[in-house]
Parts: sequence; C-alpha cells; structure tokens
Amino acid sequence: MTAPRPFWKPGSARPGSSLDRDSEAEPSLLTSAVPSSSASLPIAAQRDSILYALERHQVLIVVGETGSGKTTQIPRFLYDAGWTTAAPASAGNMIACTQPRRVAAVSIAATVAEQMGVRLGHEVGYTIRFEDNSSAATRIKYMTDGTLFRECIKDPLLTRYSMIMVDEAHERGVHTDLLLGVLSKILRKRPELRVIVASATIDALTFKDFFEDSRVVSQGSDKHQEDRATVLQIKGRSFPVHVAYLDEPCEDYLQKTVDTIWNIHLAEPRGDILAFLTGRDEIDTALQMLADRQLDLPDSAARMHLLPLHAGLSASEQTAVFAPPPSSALRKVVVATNIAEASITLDGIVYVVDCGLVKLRATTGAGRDALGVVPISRASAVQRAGRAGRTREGKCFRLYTQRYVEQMHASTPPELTRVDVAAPVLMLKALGIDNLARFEWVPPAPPPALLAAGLQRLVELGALDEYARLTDRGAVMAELPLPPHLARILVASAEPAFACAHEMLAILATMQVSTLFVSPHTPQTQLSQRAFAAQQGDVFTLLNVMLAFSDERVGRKSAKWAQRHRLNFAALSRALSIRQQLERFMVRFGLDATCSVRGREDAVERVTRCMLTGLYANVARYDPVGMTYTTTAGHKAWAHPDSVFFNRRPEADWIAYGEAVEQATPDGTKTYLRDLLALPHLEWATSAVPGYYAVSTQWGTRSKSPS
DNA sequence: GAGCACTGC
Repeated sequence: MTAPRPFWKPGSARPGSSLDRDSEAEPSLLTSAVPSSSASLPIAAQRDSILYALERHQVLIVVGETGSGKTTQIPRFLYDAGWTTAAPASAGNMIACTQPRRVAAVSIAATVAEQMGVRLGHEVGYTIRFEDNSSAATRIKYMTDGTLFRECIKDPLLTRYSMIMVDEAHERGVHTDLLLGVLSKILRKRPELRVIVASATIDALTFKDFFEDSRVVSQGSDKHQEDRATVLQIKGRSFPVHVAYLDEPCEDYLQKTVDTIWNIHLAEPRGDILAFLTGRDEIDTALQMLADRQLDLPDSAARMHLLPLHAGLSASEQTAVFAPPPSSALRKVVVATNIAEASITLDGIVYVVDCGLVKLRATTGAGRDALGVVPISRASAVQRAGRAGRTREGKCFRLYTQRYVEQMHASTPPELTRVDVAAPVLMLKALGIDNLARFEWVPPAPPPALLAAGLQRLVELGALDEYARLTDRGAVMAELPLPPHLARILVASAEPAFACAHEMLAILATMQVSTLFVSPHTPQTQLSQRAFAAQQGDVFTLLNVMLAFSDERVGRKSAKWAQRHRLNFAALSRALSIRQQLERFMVRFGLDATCSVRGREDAVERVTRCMLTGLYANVARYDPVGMTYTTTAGHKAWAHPDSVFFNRRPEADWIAYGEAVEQATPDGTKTYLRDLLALPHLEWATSAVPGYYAVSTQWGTRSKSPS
C-alpha cells in the first residue's frame, strides 16, 4: 500500500490524477510503505509538515538532531509525494541530496536503497568523484556537495533536479557554501525548484535570513520574498546528557583528560568513553599514560580497552573502534581528534570528555597556512556532548569553565573565511559570476583581502586576464580537479617548452595523497625511502616511487611490492586513479598527455621549470648556518621532516616548495616547507612568471627575496 | 634530529 499523498508539487497535476504513477509500477512503489523501523523515527510524524512547507515555501530549513533520520527519510517522502515525476519535464525529475563526505553519500544511498527495496544505482543511486553509481532510472541521488557544485558548470540551472537537499550545512564547508550561494540565484530563475537546507544546529536563522535577504527584489512585491524560506525543527531520538564544567580553568588539558577518564573508569557505571584531543601526538601520549596507570589496577578490577582515532590511521585501524571490547568486562575508551565530532559516529558512548580545543588550519594570507590549536565553538561543544546521548542518558565532562563557553564563537568560522580562495574564485568565474562582491555569499563573506589575494594569484597564473575575466586557460584550469597552481602546472606540462605531461601527471597525482610511506621515520621505512630519494628534491622522489610502482617490470601496481618497500598501497592506488582522471581531462581538452622527458638530458630542468609555472611564488634560500631556509617573503622556515632535505644540505642554494605550514612546536612556532625541489638556477624561478620578481634574469641578482 | 586537524572535485 502506498501512503496518502495530500500534497503535490507546483507545476504538476494534483494528487489523484497523474500523480498516481501507474505507468511506473516498479517494485519501488510496492515497497514504498514505510517499514516499521523507519516509522519509529521521530521524523515520520513530521512528514506532512515537511511536504506542506515545501508547497508553501521555496526553501525549507530543517534543523534535525543526529538520529532524526532526516537524511534517509526526507528524500523518500518527496519521492513518494511525486517530486520526481516531472510535469513539465523541464522542472527536473531528480532529488539530489548532498553530503560533505564521500563515505556518507555512498553509505546513505545504500541504506535508502535497501529500505526501499530497490537496487542501488537504479531508483536510488550516488555520484562521487571517481564513482557514478546512478542511471537514467535514478530519482534519488546522493552525492558530495562538490560534485553537485561542479555540475553547475555544465548545467547552470541544475535543470535535472526538482529538489535539492543540502545536508550538514552547519559544517559550512567551502563546497556547501558555494552551492548555497549558487542555489540562491537558481531559485530566482526556477520558481518551481525547491531547496532543503539541513543543519544540525540552530544556525538555521543564518540560512533563513540568507535566502530571504540575499534576493534582490526587482519589480515584484517583496511579500513573496518574506515567505521564501521557513524553518522546521525535527525532534531527535537522543537522550539527555548531563554536562559538568570545571570551576577553574585547568593548566594541562592533556593531564586533565587522562585524570578525568581515569576517574570515570573508577567511579562511574559501565559505559564507553569518548575523549576529544587535538592531534595524534596528544592522543598517543594520553593513551600511553592510561595504559601505564592501568598496570597498577588490581587483577579483579575492570580494565579499559584503549583505542586511538584519527585520520592518520589506516582504514582497518579506524574500524577497530567499532568492534566490541575483547572481553565483556572491559570498558571501551576512544581518544579521538575532531574526526569523531563530524565524520565518524560511535554508538554506545555514555561519557564524553571534551578538552574544548580543536586543531584548525587557516591561511595567513601570505602563501603560508597555519595549523594551530584554537577553542571550539559552542555548536561544536553541543555536538561533542551529544555523542554521549545516542544510546542512553549520558554525561559530558567539559574541561573548561562555563565562562569559557560564553567566550566561544557561536559556530566555527566558515571555511571560506579562512582558506585560500583562489580555487573557489576560479570556480565562480567559470560559472560566469564575474562580480564577486555581488555573489551571494552565505554570511560571513570571505574577507576582501582574501578575495583580492585569490584574484591576484589567478591573474599571475594566467587563469584570469588583467580585467579579472576568465581566460581560455582559466576555463581549462577550472575544470581540473586540482588547486589552481597545480592545475597551471599540468596545463604547462603539455606545452612544447616543457613537454613532460607523462611525468607531471604522476607527480601531481602523487602530491594529492598524503603519506606515501607507511609509518615514516622508522628505520625500516627510512631505508626504503632512501632507495627512492632523489637529490633533486621530494618532487622527483615522488616521481621515482610512482614510476616504479606503475612499471610493468618493477612494481606492477601490486600490493606485495608496495608492502615490501614500506609504501602505502591504498595511497598509491588512489594516486593512480587520480592520475587516470587527470589524464582523461587532458585528452578531453586536446592537451598532449603522453609527452615525456624520459631519456632527455634536460629532463630535470624541464620538470623543474614546469613546476615553477605554478610554484613561482614558493621559493626559498638555504642558509647553511642554521640549516634553515628564508622564503622570498622573508620568513624563516625549516624543511619538513618528511623531506629528503630534512637536516641535509640541498644540492642548490635555492629551492622551491609545494606548501608552507606554520606549526606550533615546543620551541615556538615553526614554518615547515613540504615537497621541496632544488633550483640549480634561480633564473628558472624568476623567469617563470614575467614581472613577478622584479629582477634581471641573471642568477644571484637581487629579487623580491631578502638580500 | 623530529611531525601530520579534516574534507573534497
């Protein structure tokens, strides 16, 4: 039996007529009655309110706590209500539901397909980078927000969709925010389109105001405008969490975390513990301290099953946190980074220990990024505490004072306000949005200085002309799934002057994946690293690894070979598929993807010069006295410990680098340079972008660099 | 002699 459908979508016939999709008597219809499991979700009771709201308003903001089932259920309600049977066809016949993360898109699609009794990839499918599991039959499509945003380049009005649900909007990721900005514009041109913004926090008003204010009211009355968006609160299925604060700020949050976990273990009833710390080092230290302390427990006492959780772990290590502790007498203790706040949800947590801090990356605006520990936002604090109430009543121990909470930001600053915006700007330009000041940024907009820096960089890369208009090269760069400076390098590699696409594809693909070697800095791995190390720099080391791995006579792309050389097979495979994707792009744009410098005498020079078309600004001089570097911006920097030039003199006085990151260390803040490349001739850098360095081309002469 | 929050096209 099918559920009643009292609501219809604008532009279609009313219920009872063509909405009875008898021509589509697919199994999906027969199974579309809500199974008991999902009927018990709190959201089921609000189905009618959701459909009614969408009839009255173009935008619906759904505030749903975790476990409300909004992501799985809302698209089904819409499907059942006929939102995918377009009349007219131009209104679109698909429901898109975007997720910030790939795994989420895939797993939710699988869940929904199963609930609906359809095959994944048919009525319910997903699309993420490298994977399109959807078909002409697909009506509900889960996808990453980046994928849908990219789709705007080809289809600026997203005409295939009648409904777009943007999930996890509170995270305010770059792609989510850009998508919302574009949707605001599309909504004006497609009055029949509906948008649902799903957020876990009370940021809802930001989104409501955004959709109502951002509209430039033209001829029509603005009454419609006030009604454009509405907010609906979905009840969660979570349990109360008691929150405890410190009376006084603590001096050592790491020690305090350990003490708190210990006290919970001794004094509180059974139940798993989740503690938040900022990084891998802290997590390892905390776990070690707990393990040591546990040695003194009497044999009869219950023990803790101690587990780390951070992105640096392998997939199998990460899944270990889901397994029950080895013996029922044990209490699971997971010490995690912020990954446990958004990306990974653990069930069965009863106690949360929250240090109130997070490690965030932010651009300094001067070509360097800073990775630093900052206070979390109130929204994060709520989210972390909520992790304790998913299965029963829980407790959250906040290792800070209530005063500290008052001083927190309401929510984490959107990514767009703290990252390099060259890539977002290029994407917008490719969408034909020329006036960035008038783009409808979900507030707060990126600071003007950040936008100006992004524009400037794109002009230097030749993606924009002097009037900040998109160039032909910029159009190609915008489509490449690479940051603009690396996209520039790839485009250059097909030019006759460099002709090294074969090598550059390998280098750039490999630069996209982190940690090529498993457990670096162990003697065994270092031995293997040495076999691939190139004196010309890390970039050539990467090339050596990749060429060997894909060589039919050497690595043969095999896991065994990778393991023998202490290489991360998963990372290499990922690099390989990125390489293939980039290669397809080159072919599509008519760029020569096969030209190679193999066997050429000037191979190193060509590859290096080609890299400099994008890395021209990332140049530093070696100072043998302190084994440090001075960047052209005058900053003192160190080679990253992963670099072949770490504590080793480079074979040239000047180097180029892939990125610079400021990092807090025990000796104060240090700037580390990654992906180093020796520059035997400074002129290679200064001539890369004419005019960037105000110098003559004679090597060693004065430049923008310090004297 | 020493570090890598987290995503994504």
